[in-house]
Amino acid sequence: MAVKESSTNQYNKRLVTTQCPITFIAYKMGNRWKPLVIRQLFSGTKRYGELRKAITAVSEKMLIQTLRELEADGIINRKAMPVIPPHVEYSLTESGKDLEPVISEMVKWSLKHNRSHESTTNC
Amino acid sequence: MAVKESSTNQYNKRLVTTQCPITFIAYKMGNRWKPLVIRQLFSGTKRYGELRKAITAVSEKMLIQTLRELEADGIINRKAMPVIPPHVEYSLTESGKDLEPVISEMVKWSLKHNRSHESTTNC
DNA sequence: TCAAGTACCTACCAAATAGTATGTATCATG
DNA sequence: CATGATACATACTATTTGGTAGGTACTTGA
Repeated sequence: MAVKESSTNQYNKRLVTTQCPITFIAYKMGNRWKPLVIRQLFSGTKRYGELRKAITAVSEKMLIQTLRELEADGIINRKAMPVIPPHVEYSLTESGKDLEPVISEMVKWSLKHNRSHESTTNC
Repeated sequence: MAVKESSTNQYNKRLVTTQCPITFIAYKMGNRWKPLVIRQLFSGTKRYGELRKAITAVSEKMLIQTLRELEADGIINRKAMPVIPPHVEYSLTESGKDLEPVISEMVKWSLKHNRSHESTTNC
């Protein structure tokens, strides 16, 4: 929050994400918690609380932040049921589902090049 | 540089990279300049100076840092010829070349989901 | 002796990202 | 009236990442 649009940092970020398709997608799904959330949603719609429980190490602030960014980027849908207590469901959009082949190749590479992942295919 | 190993930040970083294959590879090739460098090397061995000229926006510090990290991760090879003036060649390792299908899928996704990349397939 | 070419390195500062702690809203239930 | 459940929000701090500016080494050639 509170990004300084005029910084060289932001300028370069815009440059690489607009000119390089690899960097473009990398910035959309490649930070700390996004892959974990996406992975969870591949197995279907999940409630906020379910995501929290599934991804034990994430803090509420980071989870919400991650969800907001994924939503803004059109990768996930947020569906709030106006009931008490609140009920919110997250699911992948078409763009999100389209990540499947990308992720599949990423997992393949990791399994091939890192032994510790041989046993744990899930996040 | 000067990472604080005991921080929650580092702990979580280790956690996600060791437990999630997506995050594992994302951290290896998904920061600002790595994709640009990798892309350059897909078209063959390049000298340090050539990379600098090809990736105009990168500073020498960031380019070197990026190259060092890619080398440490076994994605690129560094071959120094002990001549004056110095001559150093960078090329992809087998692991690096194995990134090709991953990157291919990433580019596909980006082209599908972002119009501005339709014209510029290169970085 | 001074500049040029090549591939770096280092100190320092700016900016962004991640984490901690605490607070909010609403209604049902005891 | 206090507590619990659910899904957040906000302020603040810690940590990391990125950028700027300048310097190094070695040899050739003017």
